[in-house]
Amino acid sequence: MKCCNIKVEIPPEIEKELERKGGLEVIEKSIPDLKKIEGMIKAISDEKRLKILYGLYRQRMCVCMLAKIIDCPYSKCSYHISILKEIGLIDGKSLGNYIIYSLTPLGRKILKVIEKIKEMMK
Amino acid sequence: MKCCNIKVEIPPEIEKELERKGGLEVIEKSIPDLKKIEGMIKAISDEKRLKILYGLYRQRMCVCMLAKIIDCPYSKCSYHISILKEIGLIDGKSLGNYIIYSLTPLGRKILKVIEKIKEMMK
DNA sequence: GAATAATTTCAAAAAAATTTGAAATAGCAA
DNA sequence: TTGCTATTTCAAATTTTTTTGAAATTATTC
Repeated sequence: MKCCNIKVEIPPEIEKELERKGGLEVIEKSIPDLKKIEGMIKAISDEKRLKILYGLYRQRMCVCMLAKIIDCPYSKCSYHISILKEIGLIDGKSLGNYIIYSLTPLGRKILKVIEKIKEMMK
Repeated sequence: MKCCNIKVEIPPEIEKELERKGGLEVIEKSIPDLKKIEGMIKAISDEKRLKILYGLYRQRMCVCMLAKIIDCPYSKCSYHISILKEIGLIDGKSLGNYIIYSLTPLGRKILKVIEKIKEMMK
């Protein structure tokens, strides 16, 4: 059994099921491209970034408030902000010397989904 | 402005909004514990693991089939399988020499959520 | 029980993500 | 202009995750 230049040996029971579906190749082809969604899920796969999203759900905030919420230095906070901004979950607008971050509509939708997952896991 | 032993300076406009909500501390406390969900999201934050989930949605499979689908050696495939199993998205049962993996009910639900996110991102 | 096949485990190597602190930017105010 | 504040950027250090290939495990067959 070699892999990557690939030969697949399957138990007959499964083989039958598989044939009914047109074989493994058909299944392989049915799997959509997942690169983009991988990026989104990665962006929300960090506790600090989740905290930022939850915080912004309650209140738009400047960086120093977010830094307080995730209890870390500015540069670190900024790093996490940039990831969320990049993927379109939050955006910021200048207010004098400050930059005020808010959830985007997409950010709000994603937060609902996150809540849903939380429910599922109970 | 120091951080981590923290002093927060806020624009007055935001300060007002914040006070109406009871201050930053109240918001902080409203943020739920996110460790557990972070684990779940991390588990699905990888393209190979997403492929495994999508593949198993169509057909239960042994490791060699999954290895073909994500095009990698057994040991690597096994590593990703173990992460999905650990968090309860898939499980495996022995069939002779083989181990046949399937989605759990939770796995199926999560896959629906992933599809939903995909829709959102279009 | 030896030989074989499917899968997992392990430890080391490699790659990716995060953290750090210092320096750069940009806006405001005197 | 100068100085101050909020924020970002950068490169280096650290940590976490993933990959690798070899060895161990488990079940099956002869």
